[in-house]
Amino acid sequence: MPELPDVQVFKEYLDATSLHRPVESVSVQAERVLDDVSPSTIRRALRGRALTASRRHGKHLFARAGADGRETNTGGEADDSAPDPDGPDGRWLRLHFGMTGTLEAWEGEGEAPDHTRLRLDFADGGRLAYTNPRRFGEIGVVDDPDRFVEEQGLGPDPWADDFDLADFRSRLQGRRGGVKSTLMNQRVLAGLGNVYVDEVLFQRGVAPERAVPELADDELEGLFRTMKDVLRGAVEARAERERFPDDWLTRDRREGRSCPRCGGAIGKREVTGRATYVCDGHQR
DNA sequence: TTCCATGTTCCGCA
DNA sequence: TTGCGGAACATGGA
Repeated sequence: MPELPDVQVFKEYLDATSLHRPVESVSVQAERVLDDVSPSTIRRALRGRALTASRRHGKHLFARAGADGRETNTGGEADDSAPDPDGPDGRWLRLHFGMTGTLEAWEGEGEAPDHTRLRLDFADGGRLAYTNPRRFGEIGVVDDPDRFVEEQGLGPDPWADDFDLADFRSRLQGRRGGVKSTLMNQRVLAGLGNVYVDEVLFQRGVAPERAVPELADDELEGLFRTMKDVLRGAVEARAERERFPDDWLTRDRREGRSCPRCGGAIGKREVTGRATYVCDGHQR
């Protein structure tokens, strides 16, 4: 379920398992799952280097292929050094997880998981696999994540500490569409997907079809606060639904279930082409 | 067997 | 330019 919280968890997982370990070999078992780069470009960018830092923007995860294993991971959005693909900083591996992508690390001789599309074997015996059964994801290589974000026209990442209410308001300013489809639009905000946008609207009591221009100021502020809370709570729960609080929609996202907030019935309907779970008892 | 799914993109039409 | 419906992509699970 790779939306912003899931990818943030992948980032933390990559940081914990795979940084600063020299890459000995790279195997790419995918055509469709690649961006516009060849497997040899990916191998060349990674082999003989180490993943030295990671970043995330929206649903995209970037891992820098640095010259050695001792560079400090900068974490958030702060890394802005000039890109030099052949220099010590190297290029960045870019992973998009589509609907079913994930990361899996292991040690030693074990077999790679099913549907592995990219596998890194570290010189010290560590392994990292990017898996994706449905091949909707992308594996790419970029020189500069900031430039990639700009070229893709991605909106700001709402997880960032400096993404505030004023930013949220200005991103929604002038939007005429429904609130659900707008919040899911990666050019408006980068990171919310179908599951978490439903969660935010559910918790805040806002119906998904509501048009953005008719939302009152206090409703926008409420959505902003709830969005921040949902993202934080989901990451704290490692994006595992069964660890979510009992009164979250996503804990048991199922039609006909009784609403944990108001006792109404959870309904399911299509909103701008996406399956949408909603409680009409308290979402207005 | 049929339907559905967490994502993105492209086309056609307002 | 924006927004929406629909289709397409690929594959496993219910």
